[in-house]
Amino acid sequence: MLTVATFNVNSVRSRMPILRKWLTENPVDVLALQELKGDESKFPLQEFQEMGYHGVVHGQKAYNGVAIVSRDPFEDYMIPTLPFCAEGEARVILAKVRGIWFVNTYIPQGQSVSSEKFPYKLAFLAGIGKYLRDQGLMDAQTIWLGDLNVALEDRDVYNPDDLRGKVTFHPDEQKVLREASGPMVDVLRKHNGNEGVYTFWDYRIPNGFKRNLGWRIDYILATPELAERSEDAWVETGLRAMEKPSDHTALVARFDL
DNA sequence: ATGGTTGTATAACAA
Repeated sequence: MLTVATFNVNSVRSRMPILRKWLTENPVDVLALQELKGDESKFPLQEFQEMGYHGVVHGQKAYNGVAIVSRDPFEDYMIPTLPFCAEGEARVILAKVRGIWFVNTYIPQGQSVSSEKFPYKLAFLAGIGKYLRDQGLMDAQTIWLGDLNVALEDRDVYNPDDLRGKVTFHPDEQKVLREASGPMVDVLRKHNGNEGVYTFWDYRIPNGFKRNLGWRIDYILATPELAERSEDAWVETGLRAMEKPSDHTALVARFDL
């Protein structure tokens, strides 16, 4: 059994009460975290160690920041230098656990379609796809997971007709993510095709979570052979209902490995 | 309604 999760925490330090409760009651084997909002020195590694986790961190002061924590020791890890990633932005970390490479990404949000950050986002997604191919990771046991900041289909947003063509729900982003992920399988959608299944609810929409006005923009993507071994996948909706929640919640997948 | 809230860091940004 291998349980894998991804969670955009929107500050790891302010999310530790939720992480402690969740991981104590429902431990996962490998957890990818995004938006740490702090450099390595601010990452609560000791608290994770006390819960039985190893950790690798790529931090940044105030913004971005990604980490992977694992109950099994890491066989390897990597913080790659990527030509398509702006200098100083901590958005990608890889770690190898039980023979599987986990590629944890925090894809740029893009701000708006007219912003210069939008083509940066498209190039970033395409760049990750090229990187996975160039490194041979598409032909290996690989899980690409994280906050991809793209909703792919109408069922992935609360109001597709209003949101279509806007950032995170634009056909150009959907196309480039589909091309970048290529043969990989969206493990949540393998097990749950329902509408109204989201991983992000904007703080700024009044009662957005209670009204389930959300987006499904966090993913666990697995190479086909691995995806065949996935038994279930689900959204940990309860974490979004707790005190001081992140605007995202965790996505989890269980593999028969 | 181009609003709203949250986090970092302590004034604006980013999301």
